[in-house]
Amino acid sequence: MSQRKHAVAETCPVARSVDLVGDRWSLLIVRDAFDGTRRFGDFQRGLGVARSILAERLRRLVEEGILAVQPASDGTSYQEYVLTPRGEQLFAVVVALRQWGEQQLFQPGEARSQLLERATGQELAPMQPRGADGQVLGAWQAVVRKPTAP
Amino acid sequence: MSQRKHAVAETCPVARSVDLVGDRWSLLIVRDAFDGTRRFGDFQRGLGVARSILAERLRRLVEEGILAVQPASDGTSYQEYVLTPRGEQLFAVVVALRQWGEQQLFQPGEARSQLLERATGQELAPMQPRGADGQVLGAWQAVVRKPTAP
DNA sequence: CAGTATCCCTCAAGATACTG
DNA sequence: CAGTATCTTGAGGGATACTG
Repeated sequence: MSQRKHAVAETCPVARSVDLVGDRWSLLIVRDAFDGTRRFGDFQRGLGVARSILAERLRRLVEEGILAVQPASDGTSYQEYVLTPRGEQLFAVVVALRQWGEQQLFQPGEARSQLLERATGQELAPMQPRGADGQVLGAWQAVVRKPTAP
Repeated sequence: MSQRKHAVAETCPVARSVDLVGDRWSLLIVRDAFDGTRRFGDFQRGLGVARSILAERLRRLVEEGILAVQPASDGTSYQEYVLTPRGEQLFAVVVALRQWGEQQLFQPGEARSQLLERATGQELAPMQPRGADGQVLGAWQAVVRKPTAP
């Protein structure tokens, strides 16, 4: 997905975005990153994606400046993947997808992942996206509103 | 994309959304639909997608309740593809992708498609999404804000 | 013009085994 | 544990010809 470019991507920002994160896994990786996931194995288990695919996706997300690599916060010599500012800006996209999925693709009583439980109507329960330092970035809210006046 | 399901899609609304519209073309078709495109040939020329692919995507988007088929508004006996309410709710997703693309993937002076010219900073110029009847749906605005208080 | 029917081909995705 | 290396598969995608 992210390799072969749309012709329209020259001028259309939506197409250009889709070229970068419009594949099966990238946005789910980003979603988990917002959720605090940082390590290879946690992404892998959380998503159920093949290791080779995950490795390639992570590499590309780093290339694109969406994730960055850090030394592990615990003692180990491994790496951690954290959102860059550019990656953090994808929060709006993830929230919009989540909101749409919640409203349109779930039955009222149907089970959904915990983080979404508090969502009600158009107003969305704030997530707690975390920055590279592990700090909560702030209580973002994504609001899509339709003003009264047409 | 839309056929093979993520395992996580059982409970994660983001994954479920990605399963439906997370392929290379669906969101671009929806984007064009917001723009007023309704006819097969116009989608085809606008996107540069293969006819067979476009036909399949349109069919699936109709199946999923994102687009609906209408008799052509001019005299002809052909069909038109218009957004359903469910499809219209995808506006937030398209806007978020557009906003991210604009801010992160374009150089300051770089050319981008006309509809986006007025976008400034976090505040986004309203698009004019049109409903099935051709009426402008209203001056939607998508705002992503970061409140002052963490 | 609006699709459908074929054919072909690439590459994303998965499984598995291997290494530091 | 955190990846890399390899192999295989199949579906997504493109081109083109055909039809009402």
